[in-house]
Amino acid sequence: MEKQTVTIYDVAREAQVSMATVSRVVNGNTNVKPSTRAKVLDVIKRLDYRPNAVARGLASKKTTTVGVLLPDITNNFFSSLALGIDDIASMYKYNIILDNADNKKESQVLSNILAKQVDGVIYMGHQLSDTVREEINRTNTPFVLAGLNDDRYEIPSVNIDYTQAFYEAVSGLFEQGYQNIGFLAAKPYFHNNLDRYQGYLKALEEAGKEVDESLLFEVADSRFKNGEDIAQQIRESKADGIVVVGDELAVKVTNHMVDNGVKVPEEFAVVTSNNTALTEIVRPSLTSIEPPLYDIGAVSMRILTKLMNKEDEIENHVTLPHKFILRDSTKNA
Amino acid sequence: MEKQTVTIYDVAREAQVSMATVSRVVNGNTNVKPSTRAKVLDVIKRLDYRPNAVARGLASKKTTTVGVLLPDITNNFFSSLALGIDDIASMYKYNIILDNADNKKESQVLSNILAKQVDGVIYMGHQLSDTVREEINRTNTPFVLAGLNDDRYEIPSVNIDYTQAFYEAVSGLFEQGYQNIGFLAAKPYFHNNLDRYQGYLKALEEAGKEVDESLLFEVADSRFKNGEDIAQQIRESKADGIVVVGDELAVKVTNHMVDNGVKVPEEFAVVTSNNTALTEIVRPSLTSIEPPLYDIGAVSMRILTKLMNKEDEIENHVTLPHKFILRDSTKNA
DNA sequence: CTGTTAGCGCTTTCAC
DNA sequence: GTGAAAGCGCTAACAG
Repeated sequence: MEKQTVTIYDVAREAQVSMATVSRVVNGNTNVKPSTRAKVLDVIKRLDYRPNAVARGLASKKTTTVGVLLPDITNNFFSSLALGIDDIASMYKYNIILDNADNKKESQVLSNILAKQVDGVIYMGHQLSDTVREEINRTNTPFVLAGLNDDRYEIPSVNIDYTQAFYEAVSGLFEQGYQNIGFLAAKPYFHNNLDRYQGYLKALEEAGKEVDESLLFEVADSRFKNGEDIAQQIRESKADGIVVVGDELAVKVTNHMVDNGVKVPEEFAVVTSNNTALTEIVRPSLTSIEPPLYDIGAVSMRILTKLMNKEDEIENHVTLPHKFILRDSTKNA
Repeated sequence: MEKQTVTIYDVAREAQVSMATVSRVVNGNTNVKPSTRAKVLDVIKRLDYRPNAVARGLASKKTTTVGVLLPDITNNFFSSLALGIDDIASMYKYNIILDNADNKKESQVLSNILAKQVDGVIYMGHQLSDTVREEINRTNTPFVLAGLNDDRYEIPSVNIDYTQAFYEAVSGLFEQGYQNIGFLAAKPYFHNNLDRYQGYLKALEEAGKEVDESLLFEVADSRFKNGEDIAQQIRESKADGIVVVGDELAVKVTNHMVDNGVKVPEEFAVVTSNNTALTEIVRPSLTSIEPPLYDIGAVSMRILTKLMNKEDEIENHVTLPHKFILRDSTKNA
């Protein structure tokens, strides 16, 4: 028995109509007499006919498939975005080709996904490299960046105002009486994706403070496992509070403090940035910026659908509102 | 400018060979004179030719794409499996069509993914419904279940020995002196996916205890959010320890106990089942069964590649070894 | 409202 | 070692 035995031709023959008519019925074209439509539908069901999406894609030059690239599917930040993307995608009948691009050559992955003739792609990551930007500009396939800014303002993207959010976070800590607020992030947030860091700087400036290099903590990778050593550095620094890019990292720092007898929030404050479920799991629970993760994904996908349909008046750069959730890792006075 | 302007035909003309030769070069066929190969390769690079995977799929009846179905991408258990799947898939040059099947009609999703002509699919979930089993049996597309057992032993699957793992977990608690061990799980684990529960029963039997209905706690859904109310029920029951299917649930219970003054592990023990990162985040950290999540995904994908290649001697039902990680939520005496 | 006819871009015999 | 030609299963004009 062969895979995909029954084709549109079989249905046509069986229903005594042309392939074109079957195609019309399958595609919901209205110009079909109800009675013949019924006849065709009946045969389709009887033969268990399932249109071959590959053939359809070749003929129509549309695959109803979008590529989704992310660096780490096990990171809740990205998987939350992905959930929003997936929901909207399936609402619009698109499938998702998922690529966990971590450790692989991104341009290779991109090229591969474009070869699959996806109708569009959503890109997530900690930064936008030049090679990726070039690929994006070279192709006609629409792209949307989810949770990542294009500082040149060329590629459509959906984000919150990270600068403002971090400004608020740091200012808030100063108001609560903390004096030496550190900034902890993975490398890209110090070198390629600066909006969060700029919010930190802005708050310092407003508080009349100088940037203190010893309060800047950089890790290679935001994964949970890399947090332990940096946590110790932080504890041994003069910081009495920290804002962190990435909840896993923030959790690691918090646990390290508590495990070593540092009182949070009395002696040390932690503010994190993504409000994933982790923030409510740790004790003390973590005060956090709340970006609408699911919505960022959902809106990105929505914009992509518009781009793919070549609609006019597409809002290319969306900034979604964020909130700030006070929990037990700050004094909140 | 059109999407995908340059075709195999353009390359053929430019290199003054036939399409067939270009095809051979692209596909690494050895029967090509080195000099013409070089010439073709050169043109390919110059024209930036990228083979159209859709056309290729139609002609060859292979898409080098596999479907991956899971109920919740933000659940670390599933995303860990997915990571293993993705790694092996890309190692074998397969792409993944990801479908978060939660809340959608599964057979619909399945049908849709089969229409895309995937070469195989990996199915994850809390249970295997009859409709899904029927679809699987009806198609010729190979399936592998990852982290899910087929109790009829028909569909290939990769798992650990859940019965044994839970037996060990519960026995261990009895040995440590706990008396009334509860079992907490989402509904399917009481009705459709019984191997874990059977391990619990076996330990009870061996300890000469009767099943006590008041120690069986069932929730509709294993997501974190559903844990609070059940946690309270558990605290008010006579249980002095519990084994939990799902780390998010276990965390919720643990936090509830601690937040309400119950001492863990002195007065109450918790053992969880997936050893995701959460287990190390909570305080106290959680003793857990350790299924090799990444490997379950990886092995599933590996088996699927064999199935897709119609290899012989495929091990259809793999049981991977598990470990048991002692942490601070049990006495470990 | 329905049928005919070209392709979509590639793989794959089959010859030479 | 290379080319010609026939599809893969479907969509999309174009007729009628």
